[in-house]
Amino acid sequence: MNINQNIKVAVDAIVFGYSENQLNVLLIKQKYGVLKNKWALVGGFVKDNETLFEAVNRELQEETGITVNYLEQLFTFGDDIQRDPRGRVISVAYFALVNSTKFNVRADSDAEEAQWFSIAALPDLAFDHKLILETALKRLQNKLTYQPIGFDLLPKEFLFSDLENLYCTLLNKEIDRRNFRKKILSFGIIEETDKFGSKKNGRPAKLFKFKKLKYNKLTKEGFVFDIYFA
Amino acid sequence: MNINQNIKVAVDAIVFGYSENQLNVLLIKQKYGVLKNKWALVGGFVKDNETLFEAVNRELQEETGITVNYLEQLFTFGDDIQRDPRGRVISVAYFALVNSTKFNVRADSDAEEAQWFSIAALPDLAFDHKLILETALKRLQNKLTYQPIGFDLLPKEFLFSDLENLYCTLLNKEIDRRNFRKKILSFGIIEETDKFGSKKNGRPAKLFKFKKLKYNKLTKEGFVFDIYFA
DNA sequence: CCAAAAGTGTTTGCGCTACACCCATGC
DNA sequence: GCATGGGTGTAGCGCAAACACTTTTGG
Repeated sequence: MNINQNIKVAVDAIVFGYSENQLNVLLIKQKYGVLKNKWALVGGFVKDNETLFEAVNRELQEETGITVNYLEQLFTFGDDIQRDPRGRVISVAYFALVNSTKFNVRADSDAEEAQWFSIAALPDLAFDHKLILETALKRLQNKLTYQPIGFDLLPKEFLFSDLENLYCTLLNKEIDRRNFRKKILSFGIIEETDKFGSKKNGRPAKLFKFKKLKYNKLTKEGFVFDIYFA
Repeated sequence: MNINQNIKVAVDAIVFGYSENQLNVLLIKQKYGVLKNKWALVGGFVKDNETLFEAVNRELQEETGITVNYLEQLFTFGDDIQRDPRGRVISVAYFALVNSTKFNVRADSDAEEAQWFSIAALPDLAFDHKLILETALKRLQNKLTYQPIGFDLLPKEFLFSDLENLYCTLLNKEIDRRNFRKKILSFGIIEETDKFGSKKNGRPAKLFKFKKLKYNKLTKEGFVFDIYFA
């Protein structure tokens, strides 16, 4: 191909986790280069013979060893020509969800340091990663209301109160417990188990499961997941 | 930058227009290369010193001379390594809307042939442009229901019946005229003019205008545009 | 017995849905 | 005067919103 172009293509992943009523993001400490010791999203350059999707998965694997529950393309950042001080780089950003309670960050092959940060207390970020993160957060908030992705931030079996808190926390809203429960249960996409989880205090609560297959089936029949708010 | 990467970055635009109750797409006939004489989306390679956004606008200008009413990034296609027979190319696709009635396609500088096609009668498309087009169409259909982008497909002043037909046609739904009108008017984002447009037959109909500024203001105050269907 | 969280029903009001008749114009 | 599309009002019903007390457990 006789096109003369000197633009590099990278992928970045915004990995969200949720624990103790806090939304967290996974960041990596840069070990080399101008931005050494700054924190950045998981990511790196795409190889010539891998798809974008393979590239993100590889980076996630190499840099953190994590397995994500949900992954989708978010946006491609290429409108700031100088977003990377090393040269012209565009970044295809992906948006990932993890049940982070089961996940221990590992310092891996590339031996960078990976760490969870509460989005309430973020460090300075390298490149335009703050912008990317804000974009991802908006997407998360929107998507929560029309797709059942909240479940991907919770353990397989979860308490209703945790689901409720997740929605309250991420959307900054107060929700009526009774109406919320009624609404979610009316969808018929979660199932009561016979197990109980426990908080420190109070009456023990049933554990619930998200029925993904049922959800997929209903979706094909025209069902639309949707949570409104007062 | 000592990264060895041989991936080219292109942009493509899916330009939708609407006339005579038909959704149309703007395509370009390829003049050179393996895909000579095949039809393709407007697009081309990004230059080193221009943003992605500038690149799409430049290509739109160069290849068609068109001015679009709406332009947003759609998706980045890079999961088929062989989507371009000339080598590894990823394409950042954009989604554009035009009031096509006022627009006459011009064969321009690059002297390729530009032409509107009804999406009901598309020719074979080059590359993975069929996939891109389908993605764009879904986005259009979704977005119509929660953002007032239908107006960007109509003239500045339009008939209510045209707006209604646009929704019916693009969403393949039947809509009750009275309820549709009531709903739209209740938003307070369109304005009656004192002019009349005319179809061939029947009683003349008032022309309406979309009040974009009012919409923006309302949006800041929490208003959400939303059209449901039976 | 007290504190803490879980679990549960009913009433009210708003908004979507369904539905049919008259009006203005051109020919 | 007839054909064609434009313009309008209402009644019922379903669903979301608002709202408070009882239950179970641990200490």
